[in-house]
Order: sequence, then structure tokens, then C-alpha cells
Amino acid sequence: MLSSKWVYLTVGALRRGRMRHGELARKMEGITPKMLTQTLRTLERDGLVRREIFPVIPPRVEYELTALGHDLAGLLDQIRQWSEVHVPDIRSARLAAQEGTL
Amino acid sequence: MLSSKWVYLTVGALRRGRMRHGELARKMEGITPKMLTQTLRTLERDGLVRREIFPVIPPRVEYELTALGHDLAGLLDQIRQWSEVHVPDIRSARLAAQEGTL
DNA sequence: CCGTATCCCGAAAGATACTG
DNA sequence: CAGTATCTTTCGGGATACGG
Repeated sequence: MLSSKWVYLTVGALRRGRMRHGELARKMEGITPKMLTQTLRTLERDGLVRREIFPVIPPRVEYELTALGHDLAGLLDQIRQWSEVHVPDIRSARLAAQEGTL
Repeated sequence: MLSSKWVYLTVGALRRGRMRHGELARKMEGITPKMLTQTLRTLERDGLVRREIFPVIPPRVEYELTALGHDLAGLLDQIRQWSEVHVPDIRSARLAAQEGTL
């Protein structure tokens, strides 16, 4: 899960509350319908997201985080915080390594 | 970095102290020389690992975590702790999802 | 001992078009 | 609206062999 960019974005979006497929798609620039569905289905299978279908026309499907999903959101937050602190250092190290190569 | 199994294992091993290439290879069952070198080089480039070469024959090369590397080890620890608590729940969810499909 | 150089492969991502 | 189906491509990982 930690290796998928779309998992980060999806969980991040759902954190603010229940949302429809279309809303999610609009919040996540660049995602294709296939990847969105695939990501949501995996999260659902793993018990992180709950999927509710309303049997109406046109279709209406809503997604929300489960308790476990919120726990994951907490971990992703820790990762985000770590990144905000340390990624700049990593960037500098990379640039310095490049300089050495030139 | 969080998407590479070898990063977890390498950082985990180096956490206990400075180590040679061969020692690392022996601690990490299944890793090929190529993957070990590739992992170490990436970690070095990103400022997480320091590489020291002793100009002797036969060659002697030692690796150790930098301060930034120890910071990363801390994050990996948080991920490990989260996993120990929640991965069983995810496993259950997966099994339950399978049952539903049968 | 500490690596490089190649080649190969499968899984995952993306683009595109279509449907109940 | 909320997906599926199909095709293509990319890319990281692994196996193997060789070299200073």
C-alpha cells in the first residue's frame, strides 16, 4: 500500500468524508477510471474502505474509510510529516551527488 | 524507498552498526550482489548511508547509516509497529473477502 | 572481496474505447 | 454515472556470467 501513489491520494481524499466515484476522480488529477476503481477495490478488499451502492438510475456509489482505513491515514500522516522534515535533506544529498559526478 | 523490501532489510541491518558488503549479503538471504549494490548506492546517493573504501587488497568496503539514515530507520520502525498491530486485521479482511467470492 | 555487465521476465501502470 | 475490456508500454527485479 505504501508503494502506491494513488493509495496516498485516495485515502487522503476520503479522510475528509464520504465521497462518490466522480468526486474522487475530480480531486485526483491524472488518474484514469481504471486506476481509481482498481485502487478502491483493493482498499475495500483489505478492509480499509467501505463501498455503498445505491440502486438508482443513474448509478450512485459512495466510498468512505473504515476505522482501519482511518488508522492507515494516521500512518500515512506520519510518513508525510517525516517527508516534510527530511525530504529536503535527501534532495540536497542528491544534488550534491550529482555535482560530484559532473 | 518505502516500496523496496531491500531498503527495509538493509537499513534494518545497518542499524546495529557499520558493516561490510559481505556481511550484509550474508544477513540478507536471497539478495543478489546486483540488488545489494544497487540498494546501497541509492541509499548513499540520498545521504542515508556512508560508504568507506579501504584501499587494500583484497578490497574492504564498509557501510554505515548517516544521521539521516537513522532518522529513516525511525520511520521504518513506525511502519513496522503499525504493521504488527494492523496487518492481522487486513489479513482477516482479505480472507473474508475471499469467502464472499466462493 | 567487491563489485559490473547483460539479458530476461512478469507485474503494474497508462491510454483508449466501450457499456448497463 | 460508474465502471469494464483491451492493448501497449514501462520498469524494477532477478539470474547469470565476468572483472579489477
